[in-house]
Amino acid sequence: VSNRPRLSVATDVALFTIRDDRLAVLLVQRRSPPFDGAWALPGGFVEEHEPVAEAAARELAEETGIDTVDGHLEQLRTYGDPDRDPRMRVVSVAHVAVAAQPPEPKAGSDAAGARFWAVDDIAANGGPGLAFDHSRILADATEWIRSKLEHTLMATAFCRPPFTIGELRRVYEVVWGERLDAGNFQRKVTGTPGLLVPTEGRATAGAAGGRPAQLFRPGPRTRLHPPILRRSAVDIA
Amino acid sequence: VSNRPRLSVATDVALFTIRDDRLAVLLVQRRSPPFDGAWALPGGFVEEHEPVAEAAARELAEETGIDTVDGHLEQLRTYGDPDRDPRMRVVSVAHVAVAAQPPEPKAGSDAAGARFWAVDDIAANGGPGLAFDHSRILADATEWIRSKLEHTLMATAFCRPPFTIGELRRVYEVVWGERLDAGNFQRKVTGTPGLLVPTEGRATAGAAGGRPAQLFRPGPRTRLHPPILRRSAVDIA
DNA sequence: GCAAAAGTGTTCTATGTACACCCATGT
DNA sequence: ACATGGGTGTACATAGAACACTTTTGC
Repeated sequence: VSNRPRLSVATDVALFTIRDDRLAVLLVQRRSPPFDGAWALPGGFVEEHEPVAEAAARELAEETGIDTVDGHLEQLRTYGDPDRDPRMRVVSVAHVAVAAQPPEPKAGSDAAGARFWAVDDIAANGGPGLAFDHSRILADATEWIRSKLEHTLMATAFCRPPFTIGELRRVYEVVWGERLDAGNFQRKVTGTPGLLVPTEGRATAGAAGGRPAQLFRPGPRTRLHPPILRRSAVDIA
Repeated sequence: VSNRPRLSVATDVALFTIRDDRLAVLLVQRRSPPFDGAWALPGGFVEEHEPVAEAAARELAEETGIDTVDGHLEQLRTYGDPDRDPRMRVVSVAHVAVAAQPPEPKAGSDAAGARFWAVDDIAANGGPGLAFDHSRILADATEWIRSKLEHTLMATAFCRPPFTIGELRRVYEVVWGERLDAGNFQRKVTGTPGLLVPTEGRATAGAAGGRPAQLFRPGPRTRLHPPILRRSAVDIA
């Protein structure tokens, strides 16, 4: 029980939200080598007696000032390539989190900055290259959240309750980058009982007018049967 | 970079195969505390400079004598509860593997035994209780493999090529525990090109006769569009 | 001939999509 | 009045399930 190899275990978190009608992820700017000045997913080392998910939430709060108490935090997968950190062996358990309307991030003492980046801008020309293998992690996390919307109502995590079905539909449209038929979407999410529970009152109409919508909160069920499939996923067939 | 907490990182492997028309998983019997005499998933500690997946394959071979060179080995998820091992903090990266027709397992020096157990018998009365949190891991692994068959042709990993479509269908029926319509299944897996490539020759008819079937090998594509859904999954709707 | 498995054809039903249409509000 | 988003109704196309039916083998 004594001479077992002992490795560093870390967590990285991809915290998604929607900013200016675009899917965005929270990044921190490093201010020490390696990758000094580069942007990276927030994260850090797991303490000796700390649950892994708790470490993810703690590091997120320390480095960006954003709490995930209300948001979802789920494990994505573990990245264990021996060379992924040039300094030493670090096995990282990556997580995905979602926040509805997070406050402005504040860079912690270790970081030179912290801000949300539109996911599409990160890989694009002029976007920041990410440190370590975080480009890979972010790509996996993005595909994960897109796919998750197909089978669950996790989209509600992007909305502060109470919310309207129109707001929920806009989450899908932003995350997937495609338009959905409003009427059909309405039926799909209201069809299975327990997904959404109606709330007293109605939303006020937008600046452009329109009929005030029914307000909802997330219900006890989250699984979508049948799933709502992306066009892009269907097209592969 | 120096005083980072260092934890033990382990892997556990759920190696599935089909024995006697039942879904079976490979277990080893412990012969030292804790859980002395109990059955557990094969696994062990990740070495300092070793990729995680490699550690899983190595430990599997050391403890059971079964190589996974031909079979699939994929990461499932990571279990990091601080109390999951009573001795010390161990974070375990669980994997799922599939073997077509593995040789008889041979218990390694650390183990009192190694054998395949029908998955249904493990949780049942008279079945062995599993050590650590391996019941949970096995439950997750079982659901994972069942769900994987819906969206991919991973079922081919249970068959030694060349195989017939009937053999492939029997994999689905055993893993899911439900009957599938032979004709519809045939069309589903042959409908998308690239999933299965026909091979020279035909299978010999079984003892009970029957028309000899076309032989196939796994093709370059593995994704099923549209998916083949279980009844049990549909029923939840 | 009979049983059994492979493979094809066909019908029926369910479900998703597209789109028309009314409702309720702001300007 | 008109634009805008909410919500409902409906017709059409399509995909999957159920099942009949032919083919090819062993006994």
